[in-house]
Amino acid sequence: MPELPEVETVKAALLPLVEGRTIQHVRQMRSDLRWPLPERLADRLTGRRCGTAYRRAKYILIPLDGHEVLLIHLGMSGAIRIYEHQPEFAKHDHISVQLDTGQWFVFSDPRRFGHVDLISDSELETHKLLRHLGIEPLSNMLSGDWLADRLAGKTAPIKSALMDQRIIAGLGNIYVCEALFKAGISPRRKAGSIKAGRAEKLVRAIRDVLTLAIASGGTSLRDHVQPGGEIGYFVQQLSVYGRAELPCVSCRTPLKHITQTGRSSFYCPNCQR
DNA sequence: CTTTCGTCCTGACTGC
DNA sequence: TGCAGTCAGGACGAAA
Repeated sequence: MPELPEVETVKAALLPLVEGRTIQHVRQMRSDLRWPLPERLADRLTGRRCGTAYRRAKYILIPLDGHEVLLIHLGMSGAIRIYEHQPEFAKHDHISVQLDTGQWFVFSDPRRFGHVDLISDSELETHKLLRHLGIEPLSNMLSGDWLADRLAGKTAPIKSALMDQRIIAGLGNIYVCEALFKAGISPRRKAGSIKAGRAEKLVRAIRDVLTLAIASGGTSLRDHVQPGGEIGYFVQQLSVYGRAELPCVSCRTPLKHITQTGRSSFYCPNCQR
């Protein structure tokens, strides 16, 4: 589920829930997710007042009083659900948080590739999960020239370069495939061969795909703020992802599926060069 | 330095 | 119906 648009959607749902609220109760069901959870996490969260939640790359960050920040990464299978009252415990629920409104949010993650951490403000720049992150794709920093510059000399395929969170932070497998399709660029092309013109087109495609995905996530969010409902999922008209052998939406050529650096890539061999 | 590969987990699905 | 094998939207850290 969680690439940038999905994380953004989850953050958007969490923000009004937690902003200005005090954490009243925390249930922690295990001591580790991907990595060991912070010592005494539940104790340390209880009684803390939440600030304005925000997103960085695929991380959700909730500032707390006392100069600390709650960091949440959903991994591959993580989800956050919101409840009006204390929910029944469900399998794979790992951390449940009750606010002073009586509402709850629950972090659930079957594969446990996700992570939750409590860090100090001063660690925002230096934390091992945050310090190497590249730029936000929806920020003004991303431009065709900037991207072409960062890709210059790279022999890795453009698909892999766009998956690299140290360059652009927040893209994942689906949206990289979709953006490359929209830009007419083959995932197999060497990253270093993307010069100004193509880079400009690619940047526009990345922005368009993400913006559209966030918008549709936002639209469907309404149905999912109901108690017990799940928030944050992707509703996206996918052009290529998961569509191997199906005809290209543009030229009807059968789409191809290949593996690059261990991940699936889908593309149109005719439209993408 | 860059790039690939193994790894952490569970669950859904496919094919025999 | 059961069971083995494969694959999954992530990303670190070791190795080449």
